[in-house]
Amino acid sequence: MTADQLSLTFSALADPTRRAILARLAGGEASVTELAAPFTMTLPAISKHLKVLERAKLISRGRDAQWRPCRLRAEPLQDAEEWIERYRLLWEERFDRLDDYLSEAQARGAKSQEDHHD
Amino acid sequence: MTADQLSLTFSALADPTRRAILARLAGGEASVTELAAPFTMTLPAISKHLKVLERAKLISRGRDAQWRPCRLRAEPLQDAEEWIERYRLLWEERFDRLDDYLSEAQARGAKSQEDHHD
DNA sequence: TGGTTAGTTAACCAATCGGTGAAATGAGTC
DNA sequence: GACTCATTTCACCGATTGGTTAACTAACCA
Repeated sequence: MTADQLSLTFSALADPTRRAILARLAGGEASVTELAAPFTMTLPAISKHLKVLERAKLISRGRDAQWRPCRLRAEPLQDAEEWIERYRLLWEERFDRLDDYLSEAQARGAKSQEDHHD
Repeated sequence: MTADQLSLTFSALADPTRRAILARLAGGEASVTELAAPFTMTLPAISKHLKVLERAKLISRGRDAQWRPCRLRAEPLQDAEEWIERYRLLWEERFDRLDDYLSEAQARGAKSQEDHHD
């Protein structure tokens, strides 16, 4: 079942190693061994992570002699960000409306109870 | 290996069923059977998805007689969004600086070559 | 040509994931 | 108490994931 793009993006981002790789790449292109350096795991493991990132279109890879430089691709990041923002804002809007309702209700309540003094 | 919060969030978001559930919840609270209605899968499957969302703190659940109403929690969404935005912006900045460099370089080039006419 | 450096592929393993059906729990209703 | 509705737990399944070691490919260097 070839997953949809958004699922590919989020599941690629779900691994801390892959997020660290992307964080590194935000600072500029890097080779596979450069990317692998900070980690204790073996090179094939990193190679697999890079394949996941590539399949998610979060990186693209060039060829420079025996090196395969990786670079970040921001487009899927933007799509993921927009998905999150959309539903987060929808939800926060609800609270704003609720706040409005509550302050109104409180105003009404205060008015109707202003002789109770309890 | 209790995964970090960001990994929990992204892997919860990596499933289209769970994203649809969150999308539904952005419109307001709902019970488990209400959430399950649009899907062909069985109720235990939905129950598992909800547990994943709950563990990721993307939803919280109340109790109303035999119903367990779910509501969206926006905080982890915000954290995830901020992570993405941060690295996306870092990367896009790089292109802006590259653009600056290229236009400067072109300006210099045009100046030094202004007698070539090719 | 042979050696070194960079990276990938293949085969394997344990753990997790996303689903199932069947049984158990929990809370109102007759 | 018995019946029903909402939801969870259990035991299982096949597929995927994240890692390993060992072997392979590809490009440069002497």
